[in-house]
Formats: sequence, C-alpha cells, structure tokens
Amino acid sequence: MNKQVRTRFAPSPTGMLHIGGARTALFNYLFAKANGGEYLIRIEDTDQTRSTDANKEIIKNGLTWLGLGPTDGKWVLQTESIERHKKAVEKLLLEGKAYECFTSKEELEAMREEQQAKKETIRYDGRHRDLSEAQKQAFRDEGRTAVIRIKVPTTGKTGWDDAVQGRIDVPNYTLDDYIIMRADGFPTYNFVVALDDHDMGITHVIRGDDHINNTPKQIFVYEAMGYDLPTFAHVPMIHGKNGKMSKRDGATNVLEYQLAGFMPEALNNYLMRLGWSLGDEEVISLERAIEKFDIGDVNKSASTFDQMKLEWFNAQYIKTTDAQTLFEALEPFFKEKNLNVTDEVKGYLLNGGIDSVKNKTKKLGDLADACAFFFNKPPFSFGEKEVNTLNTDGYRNNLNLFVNKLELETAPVNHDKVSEIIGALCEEHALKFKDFGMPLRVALTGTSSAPGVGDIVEIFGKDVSIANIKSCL
RNA sequence: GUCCCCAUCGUCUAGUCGGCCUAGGACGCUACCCUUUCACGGUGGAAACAGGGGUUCGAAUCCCCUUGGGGAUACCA
Repeated sequence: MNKQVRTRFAPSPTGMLHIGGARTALFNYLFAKANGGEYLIRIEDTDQTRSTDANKEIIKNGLTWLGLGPTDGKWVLQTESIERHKKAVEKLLLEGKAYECFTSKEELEAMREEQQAKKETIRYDGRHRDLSEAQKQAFRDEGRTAVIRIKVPTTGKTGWDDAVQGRIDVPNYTLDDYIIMRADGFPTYNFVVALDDHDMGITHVIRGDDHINNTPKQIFVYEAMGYDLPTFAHVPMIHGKNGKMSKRDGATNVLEYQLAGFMPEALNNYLMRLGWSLGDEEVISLERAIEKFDIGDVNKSASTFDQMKLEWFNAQYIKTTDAQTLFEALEPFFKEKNLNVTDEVKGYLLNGGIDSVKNKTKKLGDLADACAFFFNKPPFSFGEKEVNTLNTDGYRNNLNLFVNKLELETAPVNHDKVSEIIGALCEEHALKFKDFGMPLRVALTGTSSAPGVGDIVEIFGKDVSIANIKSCL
C-alpha cells in the first residue's frame, strides 16, 4: 500500500516561532513537496494555561512570511479534537490499557526524591496500576481526583528505525506509565500527538531530536490503539556558540529576522544548509531543494547558528533580486527611516538606483541606507569628509569644468557619455579620473559613499545633476 | 543519578558499501589584483579527521573504550 506522503509541523503557541522550529517546518515542507505529498500544520495548544492567541498569530505570520504555510491552507488547532481525544482515553480505560491513578503530587515528589537518593531511574512506580474498585472508591472518598495513566511494558525494549538517526532502542524499564489525561480532564501531549498524527494520516513525523525521548511513549499509544506506526525522523537541533541557541547567537524569534532586514529566501536557504547539503552548492532555491531533498540525507549532528553566513546568503539574494521586488521589500524600511518615497525618488530607485547600490549591502536596512542619497535635495547637509572634499580648490575647479561641459550636452546623458566627458577633461587639463570622481560624487549626492558618478548622472538625469553640482559651488 | 543522541578547519559541510584524501567546497580571517569612493568581483594563503586501543595489506571512513557536547527524565509541549 503506497500512501501519499504527508508531513506536519506542530508548533506550540506557548512562545514565538523559534528559528529551530522554522527549520523543522522547512524540512517537513521540503520532504512533502519532494515526494508530491501534503504538508500540514497543527498548532499544539493543549496547554490551556500557557497558550496564547498572540503566539498563534506570531507563528502564523512567521510561517507565512517564510512561505511555509500548510499546503492545504488549514491552520488546525489541536484542541479542536479534544472530544476525540477524550473518547480515546475512555476506550483505553475500558480495555484495561489505561487506569486511574490517585497519587498526589506530594507523593510523587517523595517518590522521586527516594529514587534520586538510591540513584535509580526516576519514574512513576506503578503503585496504582491494579487498584480494586474498593480502593479507588476509598481514594475518591478522600476527595482525590484521578489522572489517567497508560500501561506501558516494564520489560523488553521499544525502538524504531529513525529516518535520520538510524535504529534507536530504549529499554522499557526506563519508561513509566505516564499520564495521558490530567486531573483537569485535558489529555496530555504525548497521547494526543500520536492520536492526531494518526487521524491526520501523517506518514512521516519529522521533528527536532529533543523528541526522541517522547517517541517510545507515543509508540505505546499507536500500539494500544492498534494503529500503524508512521516513519519517525528526528533532525538535530540548532545550537549556539555555548550550548543552547540563545540571544547571544542571534535572534531566536523568526520575525526578528524579518525586521532585521533578512529576506525569507535567504533564511530558508541558510536553514536548509544547516544539517543538509547539496554537494558544493550553497545558493539553493526552494524549487531546487524540493528537487533534491531527502530526509535521509540530513546530518545527525547538531549545528551551530552563524549569523555571518546568514548575512552572506542574504547578500547573495539581494544581489540577484530585481529592483521592483527589492523596492517592495524596502518600503517598510524607508518608512521606518522617515524617508518619504516621492514619485521622483521611486523613479530613481526603480530605474537603476537600487541596482547601483544593491551589491554593497547585506541587509535590507543597509540597502535602504545606501539608497538614502536618492532622497537628498540640495542644499545638502555634509559630513566632515564631504566638507573637506569640497573645500579643496582643485576639486572645486574640476567641478566647474565638468558642469560647464555637461551644460553643453543636448542629448540625454548616460554613463558612457559621462566617462567620455571626464576623459576629455583629463586629457585637456592633465588630470586623472579620480580628480573628478570624489568631488563629483559628493556634489551630486551629498555623500562620499555612493555609486560611480556615471551611474548617478544617468539616474538623476542632466538637469538634476547640474542643479546638484551647482548647489555646491 | 538514569536513559537516549552526537563528534572532519573557528563555523556550515563534502567525504557513495575502507584505498582516487599529502582531506574538497562555503562563511569568516588574510595577501595580492581590479578600482573615481564604499563595495562587488578575481587569484592565492593560514585553518580540521577529539584521544586511545583494535580489525585490515590499507581507516576520516568499521568495532570498543575514554573524553567532550547535546537532549530527556513534568498532571509543558
């Protein structure tokens, strides 16, 4: 039987969308797409006290930004299936595969301390596994409320063939009869995950390797319910320089990368290269990755987050993205920097402006800064370096020579024409190209860090160029 | 404590069932070149198989141990 491949990403709205979660989502997406399957989203909100609607929105926005929304368009909430979960608990109870446990939290705590002291495995000891009806009633009379625990084998081992980690076996004596329904009546994570993955027809469970320890517990549910096991694939986590990925290593919240000026394509590319590679290829599009991705090729070892390389990827994408697309991505950054985009400026930016500066920046915010001079109008407010440049007598003279020539031009002036004019002036006055470069750049743009003067004149046009230069004389 | 996982340049990685590896690529660092600024780009360079035992004619590649990291041990997910 060849079932259609179906993966899922199951974030918990108890926090924001973590960078590691984004990579897990990406691998799920890639694997599903690579196999012509579906990639679903299930928001695990069973912890009613810690889940928030705000976090649900943040997760949704983050995934949407990355282009990793569900292929079926449905953002499923786990709590929507709560009645089904409760029915499953009842079924296991009825079949004797689960049981009521009245042990109080204090008793549990005491039990753990004792085990700790004896250097034993810390686990629930199964003390209420085989309570008689009379005993149960006695506890109820005491006012105790039961939790439901699932019966787990105490000998032997439980294992599976992990698609990335290989064979994993865990001795059953280290596991315990864990709680599948809390005293408040809400089923717990390890129980409902297995139920939902089965119900949603998930064929491949791809998740972080912090879930390896949960997998046997979930396998018990599949077995108790009589379901077939999916394929499990545990991808390594992302670490920081010193252990856990933390703020020191870069933002952990995906949306911060958007705000910081990263392009989703760059973040996806960087994330997929963490633990997966395609020969010597570095810049890999989603399409290309879908063509080549296999979960079995993912590395088993954890990787360290490196912001420098992310920035390099971002620079690659900025360099190869067209001006129109970049302009749209840039708009929020212009707004943030109080740069008002007039039709005139937009014209500059789209007709050569963005292209003239895009290869010098790594982030969209930097790119917006690099574009800032297109918003400048004379009289310019200069920095020290610019003032010094313009106060040089020779330079001022060169400015005059150039602007006089430029005024004589009748046709539109382009890059080559500017080179021609400067070339002729150099010959005539025994000067060098650089005697014109810096002063002209400053006079045209108000700043010393700008593209070549030929490009600037072409973008601004003859009239604006002349006006700008004259404002500095 | 107990259980599980991992281990190639500073970082991300290549290294198909052991020989083609005096270990390749990328980021970062660095030298030089290009150049009207800042960049981009180009050509080089320094930089790694954690340690110890095996197995083998031969190991980065297989086995064991040590060490070092990470994760889990909740009425969180």
